[in-house]
Amino acid sequence: MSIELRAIEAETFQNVEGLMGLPVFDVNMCAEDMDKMATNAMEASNFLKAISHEGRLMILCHLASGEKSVTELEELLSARQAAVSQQLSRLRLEGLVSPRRDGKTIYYRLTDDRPKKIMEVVYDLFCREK
Amino acid sequence: MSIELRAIEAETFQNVEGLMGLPVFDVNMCAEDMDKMATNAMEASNFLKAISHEGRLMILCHLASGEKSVTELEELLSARQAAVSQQLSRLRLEGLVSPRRDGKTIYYRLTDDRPKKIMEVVYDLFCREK
DNA sequence: TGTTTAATTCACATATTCATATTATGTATT
DNA sequence: AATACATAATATGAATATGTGAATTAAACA
Repeated sequence: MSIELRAIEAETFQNVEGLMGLPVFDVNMCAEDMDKMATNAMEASNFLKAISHEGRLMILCHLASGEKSVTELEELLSARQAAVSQQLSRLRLEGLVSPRRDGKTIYYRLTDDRPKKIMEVVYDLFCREK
Repeated sequence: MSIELRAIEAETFQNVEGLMGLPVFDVNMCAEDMDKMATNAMEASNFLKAISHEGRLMILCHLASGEKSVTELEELLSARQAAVSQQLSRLRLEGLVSPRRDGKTIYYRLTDDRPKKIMEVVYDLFCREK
């Protein structure tokens, strides 16, 4: 997309009705919605910080296709065990992943679909349209 | 949502067809898609780092409703001018916002709708369902 | 030209994040 | 119990990020 086209689009975007009922951030966003955003900005930015690490992003990405053990993740990421463990620890504290012990090994899975929702958009932005 | 319900949901999610044609991160995600993700993981994580700062997130949020001058943002965020300027600088380098000078004042706007796409989801996750 | 306003940049201090190494804990096997 | 193995927790230092105040650039105007 050319610079000019993007500029025109930015100047002229209208109140497109949000798909799936999502709010649309545009000229018609009300002060009330802005307040909600400000109130939750810290929580949201903590969440985004948690997933903005390349290693953690890839962990979430792999977990999206199902449970993985720490060792499996270690191989998938070509990373040291300690590093993977620490990254999982951060994700665990943030509530994004949940552990399940089965014998010696511990399996991790996504706690809910929040990471997936973000990653679908990230995938769309960075892996699809280029 | 209860812990139990989330656990069940995570265990049982199936190949839901992606809305809007977005890829779905699930058990059927292929190795090819995973490669794309790995290739672009650094770029994606840089983007996420850029928007994961509370101040920068709020700047993008305010710009979503239209152009704002640095001074206006300074007031909206209750932050010092130097701080806002540096946050804008980071967003500018990342290509997320674009400046336009009009006399003494400089107005910023979103370069494209990438930040909006992410923020719609973030809004949905942190401001709506609670 | 000198002054004022707006914005950026710089230098510094502080805080956060990260990788590595080390130690600890839990589980299975003998 | 003793051992081996997998994972977790902690401590340290290096690298990065952030806010602050001072200096700098840029435009408008008397």
